[in-house]
Amino acid sequence: MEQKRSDIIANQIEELIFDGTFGDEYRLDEVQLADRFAVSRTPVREALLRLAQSGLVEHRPRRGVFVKQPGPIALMEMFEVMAELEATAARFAAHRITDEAIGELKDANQRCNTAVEAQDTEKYYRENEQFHAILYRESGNGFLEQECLRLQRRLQPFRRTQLRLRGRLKQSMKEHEQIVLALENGDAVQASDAVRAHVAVQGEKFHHLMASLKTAAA
Amino acid sequence: MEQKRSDIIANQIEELIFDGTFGDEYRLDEVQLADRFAVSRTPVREALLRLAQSGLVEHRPRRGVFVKQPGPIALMEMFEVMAELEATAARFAAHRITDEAIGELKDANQRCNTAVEAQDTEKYYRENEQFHAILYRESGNGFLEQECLRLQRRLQPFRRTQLRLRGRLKQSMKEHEQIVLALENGDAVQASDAVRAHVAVQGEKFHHLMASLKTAAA
DNA sequence: ATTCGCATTCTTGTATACAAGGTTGTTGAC
DNA sequence: GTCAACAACCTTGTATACAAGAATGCGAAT
Repeated sequence: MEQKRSDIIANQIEELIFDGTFGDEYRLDEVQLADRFAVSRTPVREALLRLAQSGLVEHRPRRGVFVKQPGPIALMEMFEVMAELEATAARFAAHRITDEAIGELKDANQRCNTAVEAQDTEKYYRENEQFHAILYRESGNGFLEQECLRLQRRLQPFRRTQLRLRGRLKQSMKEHEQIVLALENGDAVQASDAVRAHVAVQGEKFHHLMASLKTAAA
Repeated sequence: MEQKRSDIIANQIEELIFDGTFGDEYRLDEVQLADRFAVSRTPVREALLRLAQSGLVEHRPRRGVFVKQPGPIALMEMFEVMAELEATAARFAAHRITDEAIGELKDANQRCNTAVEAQDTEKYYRENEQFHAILYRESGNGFLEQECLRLQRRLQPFRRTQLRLRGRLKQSMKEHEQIVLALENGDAVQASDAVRAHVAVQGEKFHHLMASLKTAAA
């Protein structure tokens, strides 16, 4: 067995929360989930514990665990922190990055570009993630890298939504190129600022998107 | 019951790891721990899962869980990230902080001072933590606050060691005052820089301490 | 004597049984 | 008709039983 069943289950439940099958405040019933995944309550409980730790669900003692979708404020806060973490990674990377890694970034960017032209948002999304992952790695700080990846994963579904906005992809590509340029020049301040803006704008776009949905619904 | 037994056990095990009872690479036997805490394996397993999530122990499938003390490099990396997170909190706080909170910081500082003069390192330690906690809160970003508290908690035992260095306490106090001053002036850059330096120096001091211990042992 | 193979044993991972607290619905009194 | 108290049920939390993989030790063969 490559991994425990509870890990697999945790990922599956995560997916179900992300895609909206389990909405906000939905109570995750242990026996129901155990039934769904054809296992006993034990691995389900372990999975739920993991999700509670990562903040995706809330654990109310003797009551159960409930889906805790972040509200617009929490989301903005998370994007704000993400922007700062990535900006830090970029600042560190500006001093430490190798020519080879610059090449990797350019390659990833290239793949992003082809995805944009093929209108393959799914592919763009993956390659975009890859681009950022390289940046984290090149910060030269393994702990920072892990923290960035963790938060990236957490924000994944919301970033996804936001990318569908018209014209955002092309703009995003330009920003990537600016980031690479700053890194190439070893300009820590510019790299940092470019990355911060690039990430922060996603939070803002998301916010606008939410607001427009809200007014449309009202 | 105010909290689950697994939570209590997790904290106890954490404590035992922090105070060195369980050294690096020590295997945490489930039945042994269950015996020690007079419970069944179930809550112990849940506690170990939590510790694995927080990175304090490593979980090797079908092998067991092992204490994973961070090495000097990992520790430096963590302090580096902590410095950046706190610097960010300070930058945000410089714009958002209230007069009342400034007063709270000054009070906390005052209590630190009395602790220093009473040579009560334990008290100094607690009050120092409080000072930083106020800073996190005043960032106005709840998510950032939580992340800071999490990392603060993780680095707690190492910070503690470092504070014992001669003259560090007085120096640390001066830095606190500079931080408050910068915040009072609403100077985001200076507040941010002061906090970054204040935290980063802890990592460096710790590094020196480790190095001296190493050469002494050799 | 050393090493390979097999079997025993020990530990983790999962399922089930039991305990304890929480929820809900019904019944009776006002 | 409404509200409160009680009881039955349901869910979580914990303990124990069972299954399966990994470590270990013994023995045989080279």
